[in-house]
Amino acid sequence: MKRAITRLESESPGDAAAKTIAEATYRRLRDDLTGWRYAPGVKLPFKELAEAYRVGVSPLREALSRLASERLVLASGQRGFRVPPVSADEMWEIIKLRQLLEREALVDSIAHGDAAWESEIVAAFHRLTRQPAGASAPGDSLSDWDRRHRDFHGALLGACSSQWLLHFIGILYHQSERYRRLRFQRADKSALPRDVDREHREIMDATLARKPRLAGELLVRHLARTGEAAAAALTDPFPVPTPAKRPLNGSKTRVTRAKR
Amino acid sequence: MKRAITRLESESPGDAAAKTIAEATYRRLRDDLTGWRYAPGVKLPFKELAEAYRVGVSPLREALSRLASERLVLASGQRGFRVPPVSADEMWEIIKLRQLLEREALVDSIAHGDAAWESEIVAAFHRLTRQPAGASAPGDSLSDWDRRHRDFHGALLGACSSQWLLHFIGILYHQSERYRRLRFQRADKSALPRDVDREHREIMDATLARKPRLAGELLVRHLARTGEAAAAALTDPFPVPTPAKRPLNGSKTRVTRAKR
DNA sequence: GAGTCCAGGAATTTCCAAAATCCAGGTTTA
DNA sequence: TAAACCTGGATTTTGGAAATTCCTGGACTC
Repeated sequence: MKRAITRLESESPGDAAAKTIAEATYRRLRDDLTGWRYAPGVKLPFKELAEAYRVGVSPLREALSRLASERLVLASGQRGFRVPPVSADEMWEIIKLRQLLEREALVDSIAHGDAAWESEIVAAFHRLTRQPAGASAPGDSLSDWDRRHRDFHGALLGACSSQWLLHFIGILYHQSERYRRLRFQRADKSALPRDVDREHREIMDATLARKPRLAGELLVRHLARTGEAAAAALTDPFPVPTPAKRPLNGSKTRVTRAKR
Repeated sequence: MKRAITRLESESPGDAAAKTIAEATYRRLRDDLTGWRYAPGVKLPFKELAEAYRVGVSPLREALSRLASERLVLASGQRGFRVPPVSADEMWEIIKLRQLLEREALVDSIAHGDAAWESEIVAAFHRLTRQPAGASAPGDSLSDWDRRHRDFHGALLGACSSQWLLHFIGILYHQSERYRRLRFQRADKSALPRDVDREHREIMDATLARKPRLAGELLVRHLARTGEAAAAALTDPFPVPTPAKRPLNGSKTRVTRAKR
């Protein structure tokens, strides 16, 4: 009998159990948005998206509407949907909120976690570190490492008793992913001198040792480093095509390319 | 030049600037949901809602979808939408999160607030206390006092610099309202011995005195009392028709009643 | 008698075309 | 010249009907 706990993402495998077209389109769009298939500021016209994803306007509209409620797209009046711009200020807003919420959730998770929760963390860490941090596969905008990374952070908080806390953390996680993956838009993938595996291991160790203070502090630092890395990518002029009046510069034609 | 700050609710008057039918339907449904026009657990069939609100299924579906993303309705697969059940556990989840987030936002608001922010708080408090806490008007499910109350709490946090924080607080506020207004479903409106105006005044005074610690603590206590009042209403058996297999007991027919 | 399977009916989801709205460009006017 | 005003085309939004899915009740089998 499993615990009635929602993970960061309910679907465990690739795209299991998308009961409805709107749901499937929502997930595809979400992954493509966080994976920078569309540049910030560009318009997302119904016609092009509908034929790109091979769906009608109704499920597409529902998908966009849901994404707007999570601020992964911007909905303006009767003027359609746009990709939100990026800004360092907003990025730090998101990081600071994640620090506040995820620390709280981790402390709660440590207080409530049982043996099954512990082994889930260990398993997720194992899967994460045994896999190279390869770039995204060309067909899929969400790489295996991204998935494992998400699952590891989800496992840490898996025993948190507050569904609402996890709900908000999930939304912020996707936002954060969007900024984190800005780096991979760059040609050179020179990482900051950072040992992510080690950071994850330290968080895991403190969590399993049931030291909420320490674990929370390590998690907060981990998130801060993530923010710094994203901030570095933000200062680079290349990947941020600050939307001029008409942002249809090359990247818009990519919208029309059918996803096969 | 006004500050670029989103209030708890962007629309200031009754229902100003609902650019689209979907938007207007979303707001009407939201107010009716928090105002207990529909009992917890009942199904919300498209056909009845469509003719009750005099809209087509497309905007209705979008409205319900948005409400589902804020958990004011529950969407299940291809089985339509339901009114979420109530539980004391979830209510305390919401209260505890509000305490965490609103304290943070109030501290930030105090740090950033200017003179215009101060006078907005004073004005909102004045409007709130000069009006009797009358019950909802029969035609409208959101009373004047509710609106003023919402505006006062929004004014307190009006100078908070984090849009995301305010966004989540807004969602939780509607959830909280749903539980708070459970009391008014009861026949007797015997209030707990509680001086709400005084609580509000103390919070305001500490805020304007720029005492973030004290103001935050008072706000946390205020929210705790709100939770206790709702918990009292939850224990009463009457207003919580625990949904049997088919919850079409009288309250369902009220769904069909056109809102005029 | 209990469980499984199958149809009919009801509800939701989706498609598609019509209506409403917005935007760009050109024309007129002060 | 610049601002305001139309007008045509493109885009979004909406209404309603088709398609798909789900639920209920009854018959059939073990």
